[in-house]
Amino acid sequence: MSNQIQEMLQEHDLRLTRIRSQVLELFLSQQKALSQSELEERLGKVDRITLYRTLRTFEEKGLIHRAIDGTEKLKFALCSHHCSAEEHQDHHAHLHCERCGKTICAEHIQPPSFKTVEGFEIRETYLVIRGICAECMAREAEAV
Amino acid sequence: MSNQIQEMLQEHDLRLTRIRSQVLELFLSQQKALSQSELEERLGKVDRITLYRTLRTFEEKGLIHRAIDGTEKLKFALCSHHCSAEEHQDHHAHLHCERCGKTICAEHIQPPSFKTVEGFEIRETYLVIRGICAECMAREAEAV
DNA sequence: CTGTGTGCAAAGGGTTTGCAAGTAC
DNA sequence: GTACTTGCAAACCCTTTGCACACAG
Repeated sequence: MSNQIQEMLQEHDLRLTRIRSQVLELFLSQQKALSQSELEERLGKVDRITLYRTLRTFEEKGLIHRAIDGTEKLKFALCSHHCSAEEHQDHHAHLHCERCGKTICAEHIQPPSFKTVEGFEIRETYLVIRGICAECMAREAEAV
Repeated sequence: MSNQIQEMLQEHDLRLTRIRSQVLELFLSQQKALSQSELEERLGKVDRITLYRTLRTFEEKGLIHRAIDGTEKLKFALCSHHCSAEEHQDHHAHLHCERCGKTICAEHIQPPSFKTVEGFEIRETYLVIRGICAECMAREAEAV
């Protein structure tokens, strides 16, 4: 278990437990948004309920954020900057591949910002960019 | 039952049935995105299963589209232009109020368009604008 | 009359809650 | 030792599927 994981947990006032480090490790290695079911698959036999609670805790403490990708599945991605329990700073677009279903954060793409629209006082803006990822494009080109 | 509803159904090759006109009527009167559970509440006692199938059919035939608003709930909104079974034309932003939970279509706001990003071949772009609607703002101002 | 649509029953998932035992610090 | 975590059981949704009956055209 890496030092990085220990530090991440400490910084967010969380105890170091087996599940928590497993989950963080997976997020760090994958660099993409993961849903509950994807986590279950990849982690092997972990208690599903504990996983739900782990994800909720991580979200509350600012380690991960919800990655909206236009699918029904709720996915989470690692927070890259210094998000805290008080405020998330995940103002970036999400790229979703409609072939393989993966979702990644595009840190460098900011959603357009508005102050008011139709009487709405704007708080946040989400941008989801949907298409086909490079790997899937390559796979299809090959198949032809 | 209005003529408008009859026409809408006919145009999309759908038979006129009680549930279908009830659902359409509700969408027409509300002018906002509705989830399965909201529809159930407002329609009174309708068969839940039939409602699922009605919504799926409407989506397939191009009468309604999914309104992505960043919540876990799947919502649908009326298609305003001439969507068909072949292609949906709902390229507009969705406004979501985080107080009352309502979601409306902002037809005049287009998501930014990209061709390629990080190797992705872009197909569609979703824009969700989240904030507090005029009614909720007014209600809060009053309460103070 | 014919094919489509509806309604009920049952099954299948995913998610949450309560509580006792286990573990980090 | 104490408070936080975990793991199991059970309960609760929400959603889908199968099939017989009803109804629109």
